Amino acid sequence: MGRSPCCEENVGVKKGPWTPEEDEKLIDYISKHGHGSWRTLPKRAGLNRCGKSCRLRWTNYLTPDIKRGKFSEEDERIIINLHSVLGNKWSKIATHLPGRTDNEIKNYWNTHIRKKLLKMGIDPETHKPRTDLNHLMSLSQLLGTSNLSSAMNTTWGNNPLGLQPDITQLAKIQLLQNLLQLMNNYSFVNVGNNPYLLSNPNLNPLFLNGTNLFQTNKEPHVVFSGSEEYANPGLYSQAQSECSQQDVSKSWADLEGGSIPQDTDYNKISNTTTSRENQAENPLPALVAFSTKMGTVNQMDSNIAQTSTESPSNTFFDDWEKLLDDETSGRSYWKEILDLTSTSASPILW
DNA sequence: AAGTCTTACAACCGCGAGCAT
DNA sequence: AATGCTCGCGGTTGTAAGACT
Repeated sequence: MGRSPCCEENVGVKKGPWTPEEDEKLIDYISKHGHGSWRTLPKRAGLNRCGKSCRLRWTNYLTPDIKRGKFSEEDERIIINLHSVLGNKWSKIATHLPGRTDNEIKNYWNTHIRKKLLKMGIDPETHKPRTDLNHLMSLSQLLGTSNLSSAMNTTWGNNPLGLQPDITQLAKIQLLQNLLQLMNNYSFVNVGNNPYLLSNPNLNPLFLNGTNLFQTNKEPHVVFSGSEEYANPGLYSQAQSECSQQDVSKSWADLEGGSIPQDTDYNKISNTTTSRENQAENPLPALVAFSTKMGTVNQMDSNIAQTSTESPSNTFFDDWEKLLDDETSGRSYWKEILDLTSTSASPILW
């Protein structure tokens, strides 16, 4: 086992960008003889490169049927769909996009889609609403600003910020959704240490209107408006079957109707490593790393949950208090948000 | 025009699976 | 079963090109 000595042997081999001459040599050789053993190919083809570099250059750039150029919206949708099911299995995703390489898809994800999702308030890792406090605070500020604006200008047409009513409503719903997600995730980690959160209605907006929304057992997830997101059964089931582990089917089953068992041993969860692995072992909704002023923490980290006496949790509650100060200062949009969600279902969220 | 920052993407690195011996 | 090797994968880095100041 262990690492291949391939490149270590070849001290002095060229690295970095390929020249057109090198490309030509490689194409010429492979078209005549096939690649055979990549390890020995450079010597046979007269290239001062390691076999690995040749393979990469061929598969990612020189293969004849490779499709270059911009990804279409359809491509993008497929990638997002498959990523939600397969995670960072770029090579698996690439098999559904003929002519596209795993490397290209990976790059496209990291440079375009990831940012797009983040802008939309969606965690690109979990495909669920973001729960980081910065995002919540910015939504909160947006709402605060819009409320202030509407107080100053009774008609939206005069709104100096150009905020439209539907955008504001959307932001409200998203804020609520993010909070639900945050509370859902946070509760089983820290509530034990912070009974204050759940017992204090002022700090727990989910108790507003006498309704404990925390009892919801339906994990919020995102459905992209106007797309077949999560709604392409053929593609989904195919991708799902490709995903070797039990994680996806389990987490999907949980998403689609699972409830939170009362006797879950959360200590077990802290031994897992990634959010997707967590999903596999954990019947709870997917876990999202979120950032606080103290930095990014993993919500599943029981060390934080059980040993941390100040910091992430304190900061968290500080932020919460700040966020909820608006309630006491007369800007009661929590109630508005809840009223809104009880009277209308958003076509975009849930 | 020059310097700095950001973005996009090609290429590299290291790990692990799988196969052969 | 143990070992060595090849290949493929996913994460990361380097750098050219474009945008911005």
